[in-house]
Amino acid sequence: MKRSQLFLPTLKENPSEASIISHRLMLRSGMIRQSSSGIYSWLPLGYKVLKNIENIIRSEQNLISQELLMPTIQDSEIWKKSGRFNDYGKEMLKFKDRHEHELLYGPTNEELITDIFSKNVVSYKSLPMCLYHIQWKFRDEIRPRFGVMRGREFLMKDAYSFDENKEDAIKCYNRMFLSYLRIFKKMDLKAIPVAADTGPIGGDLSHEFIILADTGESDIYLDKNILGENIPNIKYDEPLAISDLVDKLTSYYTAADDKHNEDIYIKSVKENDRLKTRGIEVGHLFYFGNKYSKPLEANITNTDGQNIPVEMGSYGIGVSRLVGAIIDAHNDDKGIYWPESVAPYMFGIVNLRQDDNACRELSDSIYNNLRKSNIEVLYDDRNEGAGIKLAEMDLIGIPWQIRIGPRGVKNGYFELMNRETGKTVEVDVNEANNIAKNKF
RNA sequence: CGGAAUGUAGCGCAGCCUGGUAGCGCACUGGUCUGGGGGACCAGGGGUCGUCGGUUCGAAUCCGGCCGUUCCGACCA
Repeated sequence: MKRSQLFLPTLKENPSEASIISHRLMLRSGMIRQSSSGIYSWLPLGYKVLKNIENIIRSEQNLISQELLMPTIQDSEIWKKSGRFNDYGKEMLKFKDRHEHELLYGPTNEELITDIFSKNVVSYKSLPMCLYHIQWKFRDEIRPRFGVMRGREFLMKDAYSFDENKEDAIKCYNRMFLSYLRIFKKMDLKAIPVAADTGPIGGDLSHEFIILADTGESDIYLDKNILGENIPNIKYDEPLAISDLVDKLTSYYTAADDKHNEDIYIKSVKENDRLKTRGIEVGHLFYFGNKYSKPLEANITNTDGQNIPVEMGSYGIGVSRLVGAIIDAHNDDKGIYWPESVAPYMFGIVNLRQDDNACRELSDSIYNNLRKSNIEVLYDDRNEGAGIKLAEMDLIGIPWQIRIGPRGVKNGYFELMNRETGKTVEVDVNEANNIAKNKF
C-alpha cells in the first residue's frame, strides 16, 4: 500500500477524550474513531491489526475446535428458558421488532449454541465437540472507558464445548488452557492464568488470563516465578501432559483482588517472590456442566443408552480488547511497536526524498519486490519532509523501517531499522531483494 | 447510579468572571524556497460557539432545561 493512497488520519496531539496510553495511540495512529461512548469504528490500519489477531486465534483454535458464525441478534425465548433474560440485568440490550417480538443484541452465546446443539446432536458418538465463533457482542456497561479496553460493543472469540461427562469436559478445558497460552504467546504477550469468579456465566471452574499492565483494571497478586514458566512442546492429543502443565501453572499463587487472600499469600509465597501489579483480562475459561444444557434440554444418549444433559464449558477471548492490551505492552515515547505477528505492515518504506530520481527508483523497486513476495508493506511515497514521515512511521509502529535517502543511495546502501530496538543496519542496494528473508 | 469536570474550525486550546457578533497553534488549499527527525515565508479557505428556551437594544459570555463526552467510585470480556 502506498501511503498517498491510504486512509490514515493520524493526530499530532493527544485527543482530550483519551486518558490512557493505548487509547491515545489508537486514536493518534488513525486506527479507530469513536462513534459514541464505548462504540468505535475501525479504520483501515486498526482493522488490519484486528484481523491479524483474529487469525492468530483461528490458527490455534482450529486445532481443537470448529469455527462457525452465530448472529449478533438473538431471540429472547432461549434466554427466558435459561433464566438469564432477567438475571443478566441492564447490561443486556433488549428491543422489539415490528411484530412486537422481543429480541436482544447478544452479550454472549451460551443459550444460542446450546439451542443449536440440542436440535442437531443426539448421541455421545458425536462427542467431544467444540465450536467457536468470532462475533461482535454488546454489553451496555455502566461506564465504558479506556477506548477498546472497555467498550460496549466489542469483538469476542467465544468457544463452547460439549462432552459426555465431566472428565472429558475437563480435558477440553485443559486443551483450551494450553491453546490460550499459545495464542497470547504468539502475540508477544505474557498472559498469566488466575483463578476467577464465574459471574453471570456460572459454573464451578474458571480461570482468567491476565496481561500484566499498569493500566489494567484490577489489582493482581502473584508469585513472580510463574513468569519464568515456558510452554512445553506438547500436542493437543496428550491429555496427561496438558493436565500436568495446567496443574503446574495453577499451583502458583495468582489472584485478582476479588479472590485475593492476604494470609494465604503471605504464607505460601516468599516475600521476594511476591508481586502486586495491575492486569488486563484478555481471556476467560468456564466449566459449567449442565447449567445451560439442563434448562434448554440439550440431552444426549450416552453409552449406557440413557438420556443425559450434555457437559459444557465456554471460553472467551476479548479480541478487540487485545489490540489495546498489545499496545499497552508495546509502546514507547514515539508510539507503538507492533509484534510482527499482528503488525498491520511488516515493512515501512520511508523515501526521504520523493523528488529524487535515484531514491524513488530504489524505493519503487523494493516496494514492488516485497509486494510480489506477498509481504505487507507500507510505502510512504508522499512528497513530505523526512521528519514527518519518520515520526509517523514510528507512531504507527511498523516493525521494520526501510529508510532510503540520497546520502545512502549515492554510496550504494539504504538503511533498515528495527522499530522496537532502534537498531539500524546499512544494507547494500544489491541485497535489496533479500531483506525480507534476512532482516538481521 | 453517587461524586467531579467539560462541550468554541478536522485536532489541541484561549475568549466567558466584567455581554457589543470570535481568536491562537497545528492541520488544510495555492505558491516560492527547503530537504536525514513533525522546516521557512507569502497568500487563502473553513466555526448557526452542543442544543432548546429565558433575560437584554444586543448573548460564545448571564439564567434554566435537555443532550453529548470524559474522569473517580460501585460493577464487568
